[in-house]
Amino acid sequence: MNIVEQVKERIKAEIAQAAEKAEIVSSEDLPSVVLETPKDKVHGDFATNVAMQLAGVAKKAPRLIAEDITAHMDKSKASIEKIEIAGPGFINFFLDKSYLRDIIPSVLQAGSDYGRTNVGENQKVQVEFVSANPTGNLHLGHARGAAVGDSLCNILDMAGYDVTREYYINDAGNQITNLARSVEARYLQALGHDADMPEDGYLGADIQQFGKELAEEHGNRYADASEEERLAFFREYGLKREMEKLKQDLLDFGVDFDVWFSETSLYEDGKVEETLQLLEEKQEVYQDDGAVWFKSSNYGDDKDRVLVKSDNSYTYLMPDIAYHKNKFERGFEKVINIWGADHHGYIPRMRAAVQALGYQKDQLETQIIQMVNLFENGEKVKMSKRTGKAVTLRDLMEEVGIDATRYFFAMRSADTHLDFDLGLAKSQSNENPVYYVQYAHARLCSICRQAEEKGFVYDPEADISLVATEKEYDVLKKVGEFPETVALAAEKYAPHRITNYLHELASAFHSFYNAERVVDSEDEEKTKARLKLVKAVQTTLQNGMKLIGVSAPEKM
RNA sequence: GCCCUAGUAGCUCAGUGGAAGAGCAACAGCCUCCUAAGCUGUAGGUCACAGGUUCGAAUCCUGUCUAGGGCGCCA
Repeated sequence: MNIVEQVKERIKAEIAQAAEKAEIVSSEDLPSVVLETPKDKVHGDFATNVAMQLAGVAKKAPRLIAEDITAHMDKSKASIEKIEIAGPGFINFFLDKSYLRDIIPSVLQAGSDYGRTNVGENQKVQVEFVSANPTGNLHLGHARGAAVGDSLCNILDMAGYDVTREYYINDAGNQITNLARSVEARYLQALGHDADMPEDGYLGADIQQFGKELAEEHGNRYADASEEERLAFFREYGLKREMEKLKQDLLDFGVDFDVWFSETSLYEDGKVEETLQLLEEKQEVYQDDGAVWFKSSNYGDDKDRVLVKSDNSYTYLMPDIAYHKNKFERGFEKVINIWGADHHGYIPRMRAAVQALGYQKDQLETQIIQMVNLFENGEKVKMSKRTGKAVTLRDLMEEVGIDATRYFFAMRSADTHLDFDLGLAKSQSNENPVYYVQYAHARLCSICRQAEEKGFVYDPEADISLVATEKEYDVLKKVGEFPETVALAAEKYAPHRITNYLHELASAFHSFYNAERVVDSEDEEKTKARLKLVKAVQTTLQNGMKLIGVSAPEKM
């Protein structure tokens, strides 16, 4: 437990025993005391609403209850300096803030592990995200999914979960045949033949390029081959090239998957057949109209779903159920899917499938990444992956920058629609909030450089009791909130809580920086003490920025 | 038609039972001083609308309106 939590626990315990002593309620009737941090400093360091909660039980006005409680509290036990009763019955606590100094050594000792907790209890969690079809470039929506998914994984890891990042490769469906035919057409065109693109072909520039390269390398070799040989070749080639590109784009974006899981492998290993058999044994399916249906409506879905079509081929759902079964068989206790908004209607049937297989409903969590609308010059731009008219992840990295892009996507809660104005992102990149946070870090580094130049040597033994101003305490309090912020972000699957936090921490530091000097040749002891504070802030910022995949520059 | 998500400051968005917030834009100040990509202050809100539950609702419930998405033996 960190210092802030310890202090909060002490205050809570004091409140609980004061409520009992004042004979307001018996201990078993006492609701769990909530201690929150008021947004406004005039409401103290911590506040509780316990008096209002007790109003019903005690049949007394909240403010009177608050007075009773505070009269029976032993202030000396919990660093309390002053207590005020305010508003409808809030009890506000003003603390002797010197306890905050203890945060400094705890951060410095933990270093890159500061913020780590064990709320996840080492639970095995699998997060599947991006999983874009390998038929073209990753676009804006995938970029959002990648940024959110990767940040979430980092956060879960720091909160004590055992995380595996996984990408599901849809390499078995019609779209791959379509890809093969598209590559074929581009190849033939590059050779000067008269070849039409398939009706639902992929019109991206990447595939044109493949065609060109193939023509240069192989000439008419595949134009003359049998259709069967030709398609098999283009299928494999297209898939290989698309996957290479995809992996590289994601790696450059800072996203490194642990597992690349092939849909085809499910068929090859007989997993699809096996899963269907299991569902049959469990009597979760039935025959109708020549098709095999899954009784998903038994588990809350609107209607039943086809698994095997009347032409004997599988629907997309079938291998996907097999895939989820496989996930649990690999020992994951919790499976998190991060899907695009266009798949949200799919959630009830997948949840039904997981239950039909005999797993618990809450072992599957699906997070929806809402649509990203692209705006340029104030006008909405229609995007289509099929026609290749889309802003790609690569475009974003080159034009907007990796740090700004990742921060931008991480800072919004994933389940809200997002307007992305490309012109704004590019032209106003200096005003992007990411620079505010990065600038704070660069300033911290600058202070350290200045200190070194002036002959100060970092002293781990420096006396931090000299850290005692209001601004310093504000910064320290923020630093102290980091571990619980990470834990909360993990619990809520909410990476944007981290960017919010980083902005607040940077703000507290900028404010301190403008008010007071760190490096002061006139006061060696104070400088040394403040350098420890600086180091603690730097460590916290770095750890937080790492969570969302943003770099911490030493100079800007 | 049914389902999902959203509607909070001029704009982009946090907050999801407890005292209305941030960034940008606007306005007024702050660099002989560790990076002004910064700081300080001002202004800006019947939290879409109408009911309900509650001591207390932006937050929970019901209904309505608006925007986007989903409802296939496609993936």
